[in-house]
Amino acid sequence: MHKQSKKERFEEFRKICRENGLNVTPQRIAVYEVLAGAKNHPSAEEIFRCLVSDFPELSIDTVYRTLNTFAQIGLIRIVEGYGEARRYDPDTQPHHHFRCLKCSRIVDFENPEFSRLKIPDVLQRKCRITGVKVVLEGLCEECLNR
Amino acid sequence: MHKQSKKERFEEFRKICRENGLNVTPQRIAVYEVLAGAKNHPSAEEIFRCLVSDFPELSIDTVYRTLNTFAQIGLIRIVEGYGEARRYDPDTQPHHHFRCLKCSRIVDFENPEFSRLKIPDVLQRKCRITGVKVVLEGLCEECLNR
DNA sequence: TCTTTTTTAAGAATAATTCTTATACAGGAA
DNA sequence: TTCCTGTATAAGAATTATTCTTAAAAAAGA
Repeated sequence: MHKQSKKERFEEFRKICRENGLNVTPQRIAVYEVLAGAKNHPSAEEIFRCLVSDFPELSIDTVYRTLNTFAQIGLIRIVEGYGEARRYDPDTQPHHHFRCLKCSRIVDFENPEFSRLKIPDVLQRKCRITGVKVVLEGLCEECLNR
Repeated sequence: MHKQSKKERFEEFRKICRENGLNVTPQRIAVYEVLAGAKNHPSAEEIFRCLVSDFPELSIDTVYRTLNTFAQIGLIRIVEGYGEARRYDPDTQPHHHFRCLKCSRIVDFENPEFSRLKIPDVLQRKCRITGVKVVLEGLCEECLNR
């Protein structure tokens, strides 16, 4: 993400809300500011906890609703966890996933190029990497034909 | 995953359980068989529903427990959803994620090679791909030093 | 200002997952 | 086989994450 001042970010935020027909409310500003300033991909609960002292009457539902709205207009993204029910894969060999954002279907695929990726040195040195996969997101064939 | 007969798969399963000090119970066999035969990365609930008619006294907790155990010994994998609370990312630019399997920390990183990946034609033709990311899994620096 | 539409808070409702506890079963030893 | 010990299970309560319902509040438009 490229550096912006707080003010620039706010103007950008305001503009995107307007373009999408969303009112610019104090709650929306606050939620966005916390997320934009966070370093750790917070959950709705964590964002809520950051805000509740300044905003005692804020409800957790508003945080969820706001974040869902932001994700729908592309202002933020949901991390690849998606918060849905956990799902399992019997295939422990290296392979890759396409995930439909609408119906949540996951399609496995193999791809030699993807399986040859070299892990960046910085990470290699600091962490123990046990898995590498490419995750594609989008709309699947079925959801497109509707 | 390479093709195996049901019998071979069962022997392999038995062997892996033994090596990990796990009893081979009818419930474990059944859960593994359903997952291994499934095409769609099912949730615990879906696996449970497949089994409940043959196994009326099976409890959903057993399915969860069994799958968690299998994932811990590396017999199966959890799809990149992980089933934890949903988390959000203010960075909408293409970038990649390292995820710690122990503490769930996510570290963003950029990498020109990863950002240049070419989407396979088959998928490109059938689906609308809106995002591409590389997801690394493993143990982070902090969790390693413990 | 008045009206209409959007947004919110509150708390109930639902869904996903784990915990507690008493019982049942698997595997090894006799 | 039978018995013993530790492991695994069912049942249901408990917890956590998320969404829904509804009435009130705030914003935008006239």
